[in-house]
Amino acid sequence: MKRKRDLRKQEILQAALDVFGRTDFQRACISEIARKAKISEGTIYFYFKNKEDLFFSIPAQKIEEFCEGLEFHLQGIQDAPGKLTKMIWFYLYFFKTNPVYARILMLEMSVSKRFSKSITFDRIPVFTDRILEIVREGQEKGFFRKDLDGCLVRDILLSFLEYRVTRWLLNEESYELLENYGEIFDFIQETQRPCRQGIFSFEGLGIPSTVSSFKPPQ
Amino acid sequence: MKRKRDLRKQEILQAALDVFGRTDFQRACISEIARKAKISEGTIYFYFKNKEDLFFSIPAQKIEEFCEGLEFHLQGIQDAPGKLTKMIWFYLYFFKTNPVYARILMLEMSVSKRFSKSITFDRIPVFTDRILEIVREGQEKGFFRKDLDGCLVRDILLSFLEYRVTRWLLNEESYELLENYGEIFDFIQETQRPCRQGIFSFEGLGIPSTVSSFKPPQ
Amino acid sequence: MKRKRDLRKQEILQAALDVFGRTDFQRACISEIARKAKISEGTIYFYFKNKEDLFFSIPAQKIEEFCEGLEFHLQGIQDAPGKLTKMIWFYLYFFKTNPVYARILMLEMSVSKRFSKSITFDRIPVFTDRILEIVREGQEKGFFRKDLDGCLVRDILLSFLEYRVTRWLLNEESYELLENYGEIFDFIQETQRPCRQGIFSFEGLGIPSTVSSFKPPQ
Amino acid sequence: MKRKRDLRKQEILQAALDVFGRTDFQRACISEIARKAKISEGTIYFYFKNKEDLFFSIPAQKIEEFCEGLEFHLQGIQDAPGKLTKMIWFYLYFFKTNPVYARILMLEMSVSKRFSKSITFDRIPVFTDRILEIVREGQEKGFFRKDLDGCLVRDILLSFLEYRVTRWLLNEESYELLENYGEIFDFIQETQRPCRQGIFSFEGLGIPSTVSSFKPPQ
DNA sequence: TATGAATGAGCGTTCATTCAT
DNA sequence: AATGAATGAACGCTCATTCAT
Repeated sequence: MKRKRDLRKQEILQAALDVFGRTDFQRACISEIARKAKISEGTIYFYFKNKEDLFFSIPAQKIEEFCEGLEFHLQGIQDAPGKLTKMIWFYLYFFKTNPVYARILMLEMSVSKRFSKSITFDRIPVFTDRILEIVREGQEKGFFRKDLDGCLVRDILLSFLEYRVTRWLLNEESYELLENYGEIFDFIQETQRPCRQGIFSFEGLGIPSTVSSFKPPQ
Repeated sequence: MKRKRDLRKQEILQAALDVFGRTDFQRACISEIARKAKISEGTIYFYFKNKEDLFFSIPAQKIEEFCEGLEFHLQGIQDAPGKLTKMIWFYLYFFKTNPVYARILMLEMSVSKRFSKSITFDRIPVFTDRILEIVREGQEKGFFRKDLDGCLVRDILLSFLEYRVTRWLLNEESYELLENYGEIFDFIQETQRPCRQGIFSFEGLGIPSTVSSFKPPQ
Repeated sequence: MKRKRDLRKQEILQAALDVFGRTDFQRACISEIARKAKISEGTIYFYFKNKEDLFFSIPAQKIEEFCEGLEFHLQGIQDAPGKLTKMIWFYLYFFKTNPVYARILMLEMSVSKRFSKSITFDRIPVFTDRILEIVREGQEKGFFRKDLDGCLVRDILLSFLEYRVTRWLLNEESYELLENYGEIFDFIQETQRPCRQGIFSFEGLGIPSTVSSFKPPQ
Repeated sequence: MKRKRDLRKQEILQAALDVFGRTDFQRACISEIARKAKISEGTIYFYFKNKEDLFFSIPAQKIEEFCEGLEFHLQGIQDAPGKLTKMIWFYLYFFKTNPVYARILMLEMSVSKRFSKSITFDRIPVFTDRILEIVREGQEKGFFRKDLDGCLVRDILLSFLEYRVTRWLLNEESYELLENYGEIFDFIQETQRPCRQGIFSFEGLGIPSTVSSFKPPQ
């Protein structure tokens, strides 16, 4: 009967995703999740330790989905640049098609000390390593600049991807997340001429680019 | 007596910074801020519309501080690479020396839809533009790669800086934020040989690199 | 306005006595106390830290009442036996006329580790010392046996008084608490003949005498 | 298979003693008792009507233990003073060596109206009668004062014993319960000279002597 | 301007008990 | 005999905000 237990757990997690997705952690309430899952409130506490435990358990299922989807899309691609492009595309595509989860992950979990210490966080597999692997492969095969440290490249890519998804969410998903995703790894390629000046920019979209964007006093 | 009013407002904001800095927005409470500021709770509502208004008013004073500090440090530096290095250094240095504000800005405001729509957010001067200006100057003078779009470069720099500060905060400020800050703009420079492979990396510090770090299923 | 504050506190305590008196601590609920006191629930928390604090604050007012009443009744009595008799009478009389408070004190507080560590408990003045004083006075003047330790006598008296009140409460206050109160200090008097065999006993009342009353196995 | 049923019942009662002994009735929970007894929660309800029934069933086994132990220790003692001393010693010794049970009996059951009406309570054998028997025997043989009513003496002894155990428990069992137990029946003996003034007293131990200890206002 | 008492809605969590299997 | 998933009522406590003074 392990099966049944897992099934019930999934039902609760699905209801939780719905409810947590609509508002923030604090405002979401257990009673609504229970109602959505068609069970009593007490039952939730049979499957999860508390509200936070339930919240932090949401990513687990989504991570699997992400990884399966990623490997599916990488099939058959041979060259490193192709793989990296695909990864970037899939990353953005995944969050575009899972905006509710994106909101939870990017605007709540990614910023939570408690999540960064939770079991779920530790169990998050290293998507990172996959990127690093491909970056190094690309460097060895002569596709990418060899003078940039692989880990630095990986971190730049990840931070920029997170940044783009976060901006998109804060702007009510009002524009196309997948626009211009190709330019993202221009910087790891050998210098090309002529440059693609002006192609990639948020400015044309009227989006304030970052929290850190201060205007100096005149 | 406009003077006195502003003074009192600053006192409240200082108390608010203390209190909001210690825990998150929800948990912080007005009564404690009032106690810290040595006024009654009711008085706070004379100076600020509500709790959120008070919260979102905190950055304003800090932004001025940041900008003044930045301009001060940029004095006398002529070349674009020098300026950019200084900016990166100062950005990290500022948050290192203002960790409480860093927490509020990076882990709460930067992720809040309501803040991104608030008056305070709009009044944030474009630090961004300063970076873009220097990047373009560097490209024109031949210091930086010309084939990368200036806005892209700016956004990569900003996202990576935010990323580093955020990681540092989530890891309880347990390591040196200013370590290896120079490598950050390697990527905008022309390819160099020999490469500085391995110098910059979070890995050596045992820091989980990002929320998005998934391990692919084997 | 200190006056008003104290007044309000007393109102809440009165309502609390009513409600806590009816059932036990766990079952009593704040909402009912608030209703009784005609205030909102939140207000209770303005005057008391929490439910337990409110509960443990009840004795304070009653203790004053007790002490004032005691001193009032002791007025004009000169001899130690007369004083002691009066004290015993007043003790029983007080709880007879304050059965609700008696229940709270004897069946809940007197058995609570947390109460025995609470501030209220520490502030309970030493009624004990008054007894000891009178016992010693009676010994010196030759009214009471000199060979019994004063503290022992005091503790025997106190434990027996508590015992009688407790029994009375557990038996639904179904008999007269003040019956035979005089015999209680027979034991401190010099041996008298003829003895008053059989006068004082719970047995005639059909009251199980104590928790510790075991029947030996036949 | 009546045998097996009783065995299982005993296992549950043992687990219940462990759990109820650690905290109070309200806080103790069935699930923990089930875990301790290595059975499921539902099974407990096969053996006991409900939580309270289980709780009130605990003394039965302990009472037998007590009575057997008492009779064992009384063997061979001829004189009434010797028997009474032994009883007092054993009473204190028993609770000293069964502190968990002591807590349940003295701080919870002895104060519960529902227990004083429960079947278990009625089945408690009259330890009382044994004391009364010995007291009267001592009086007839001329060992004890004849002018004190036997029932009064019995009740004084019982209340004082309960009192000492209760104080000891409330003080976290931090001192020696068996200290000075001999003085307890000084009062039933004929007046002796010289007196043993000061030998028995709680004061030297720094123990607050009773809940009822009020200090009179000066 | 400033106070601070009062509000009152809102929600997470517990756990004894049941009952289908 | 035994299980253990499911129930669901019940309640203490918080705290931003208001408003009479």
